[in-house]
Amino acid sequence: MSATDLLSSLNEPQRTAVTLPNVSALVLAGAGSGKTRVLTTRIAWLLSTGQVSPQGILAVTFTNKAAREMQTRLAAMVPINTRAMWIGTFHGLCNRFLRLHWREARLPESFAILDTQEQVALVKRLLKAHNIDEDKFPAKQCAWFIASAKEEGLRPDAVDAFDDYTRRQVEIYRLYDDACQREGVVDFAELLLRTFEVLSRHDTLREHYNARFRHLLIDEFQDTNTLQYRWLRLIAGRGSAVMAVGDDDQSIYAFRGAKVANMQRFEQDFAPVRLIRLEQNYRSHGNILDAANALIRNNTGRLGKELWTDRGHGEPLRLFQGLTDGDEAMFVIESIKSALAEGVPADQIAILYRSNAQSRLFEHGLFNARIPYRVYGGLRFFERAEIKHAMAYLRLVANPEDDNAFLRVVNFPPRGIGTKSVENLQRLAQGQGTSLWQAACAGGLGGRAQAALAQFIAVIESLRVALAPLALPDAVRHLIEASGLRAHYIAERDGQERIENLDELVAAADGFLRETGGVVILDESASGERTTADPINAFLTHAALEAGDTQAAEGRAALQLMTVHAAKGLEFDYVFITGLEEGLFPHENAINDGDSGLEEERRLMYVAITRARKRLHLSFAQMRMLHGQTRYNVASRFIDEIPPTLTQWLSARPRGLSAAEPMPAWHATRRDAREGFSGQPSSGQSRGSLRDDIGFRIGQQVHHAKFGYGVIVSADGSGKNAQVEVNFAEHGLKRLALEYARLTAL
DNA sequence: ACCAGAGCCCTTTTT
DNA sequence: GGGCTCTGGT
Repeated sequence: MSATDLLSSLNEPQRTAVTLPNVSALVLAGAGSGKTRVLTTRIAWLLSTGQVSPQGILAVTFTNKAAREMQTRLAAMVPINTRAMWIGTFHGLCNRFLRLHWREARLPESFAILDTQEQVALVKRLLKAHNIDEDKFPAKQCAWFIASAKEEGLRPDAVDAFDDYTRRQVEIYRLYDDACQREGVVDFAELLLRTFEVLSRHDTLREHYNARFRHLLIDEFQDTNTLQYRWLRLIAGRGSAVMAVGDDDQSIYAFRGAKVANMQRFEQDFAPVRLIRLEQNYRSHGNILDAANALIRNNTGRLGKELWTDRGHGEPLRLFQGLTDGDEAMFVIESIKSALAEGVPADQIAILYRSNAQSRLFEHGLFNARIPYRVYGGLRFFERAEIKHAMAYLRLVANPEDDNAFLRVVNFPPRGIGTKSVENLQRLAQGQGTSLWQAACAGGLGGRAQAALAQFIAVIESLRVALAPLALPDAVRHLIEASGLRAHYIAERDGQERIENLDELVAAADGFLRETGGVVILDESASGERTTADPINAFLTHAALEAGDTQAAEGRAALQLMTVHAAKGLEFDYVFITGLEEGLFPHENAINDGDSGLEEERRLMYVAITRARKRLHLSFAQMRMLHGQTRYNVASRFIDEIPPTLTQWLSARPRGLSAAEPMPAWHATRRDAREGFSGQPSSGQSRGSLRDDIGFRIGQQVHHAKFGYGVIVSADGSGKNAQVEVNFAEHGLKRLALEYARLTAL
């Protein structure tokens, strides 16, 4: 594609961004405004106009998916091998750096990467070994503490510890770091921190990369954490141009350390910075964008941005209030049925929710309606136990010092090395300051246990010999047999699925081999000289860094179910945002976090709304079973924040919502109202009869001449004896006889 | 070594 | 309510 062709289909601000001279820029890219297009076209433009060579570009994303997409699109625009380019995730690129500079990083050449599970397992082991009370210091929390510290760029000595508890956690952090160093393993945050440290300590290395990367491009900049930002500052040279692309309104990862403030800091630290706004949206109808704009205006401290489209208003947003979560699910599924009947493709419909637990009801309903669906979230391929076992064998072959891998398979499949033997071995290794493998080889246990250990050692040794000449997929296939994994799962009653997964692992190895052509390029010089990685190591890295999809894609088009977080970056014709209730969305924990928590929830809602192209449904239920308890909820404030002119109620419009009249008092104090409902209702057993008898239901909003507005929370008796309990906003809980109370249903 | 039942957690998540 | 992990019994 010629340089002018590249620009032909861009709008004005997009073109400005793409053709910017050698200066740093902050691109505020609204949802659906074509930011990936700008990023890739920018790179293609720089290359095809000869402003930079492929070696001079560094492009960073957060997910492998985004990195892959960028590479694919770029490859379609310019005739170069994008595989050798430094395009990847923060972690992927740091891994690359450390594989190239393992000596400077003081790592073994074939260091292994710990995923989160393994990190927790390692902490747990250390807690046990040092007799630290696991009730007081849960491994998970310690691992989180360590990861957070690293993401702030802090080693144990640099962490401020003003109390005993924190000091103890820092101690654990230190033990953890030592163990990782001893075993030659690196966790996710360590990839970044270690790279950062190597770059800051080795001036020549830093200057080399500073001079090399003329153009740095960062995607989803609002999601960068402190360490990532500092890393960026370090790797960008004085003469380098940094293009940061992001959307402060779509920052939804503060909970894992993302700092939106990096966007403001960027303007100072990389000054002079060109600021470019991409506000034209190519995705959604006008009403949907207007709703999103109106909602997000309630947030403070925004950089400011207003989405617009030239595609017309489209239809109003559809609102639905259900009595129960079941009713809400029924509404969603009925709407989906008619959409499917109209010919909307199933994979163009998405059900979004705030938390994973909400998927159950929808799954149930979809299953009964025989609508194929796909749920995102849950265990991913490389996180499955059987896959981890197989990979642990592979890791031990590559690096026997890897205690994590050793412990995972030393007695799996069982070979008579019980908990006691392992404990003894661990004590021995700790005493001698060696790895478990070394301790086992030294033969310190003696007796029956040592004989079993010797057998295990022999398995690994013979694997090392056997795998050496084999191509990767054959190596994996051989290992599954020779380790006894397959035999073990064949003997197990429910082992069939696990065997299928192990076969799938062979397929994954095969796919990996074909994708890379057997050569994993770590770096390529301008003259075409390549540094490559060992295939087995590369596959292990691939497994750790690209854990694979949550689920293998189903063959046919399926309805999409996911959390709002998981939906970020995706788009669908029809979107259902469900569970829009105070306490659920916005989540009560976020509400308790104060304004910043609430504003992040609002951005989450903003992300959810902007996923929809054509039709958007917002729904909630008055009554919902959550954590085994019935809760009474009121509509989310986010529904109020959408102008009524953009919406249409498909159910009865709840009192006080989206109405021209002033909001009734009970609605204004919804939080108190909800708290008042936390008592158990006497049950739902009379719900059916109640409804049939008089048209009142549990959860029904009612008006009483004297007590004002309230909600029915329980009922008993029937006919003349029917009594209801009503929680009134201003007068609290009252028990009323239906015959006399003259309640008005709203 | 293995299973069943108790106990525990429960917002969002990529690498 | 449900799914996972740990424990204690056989």
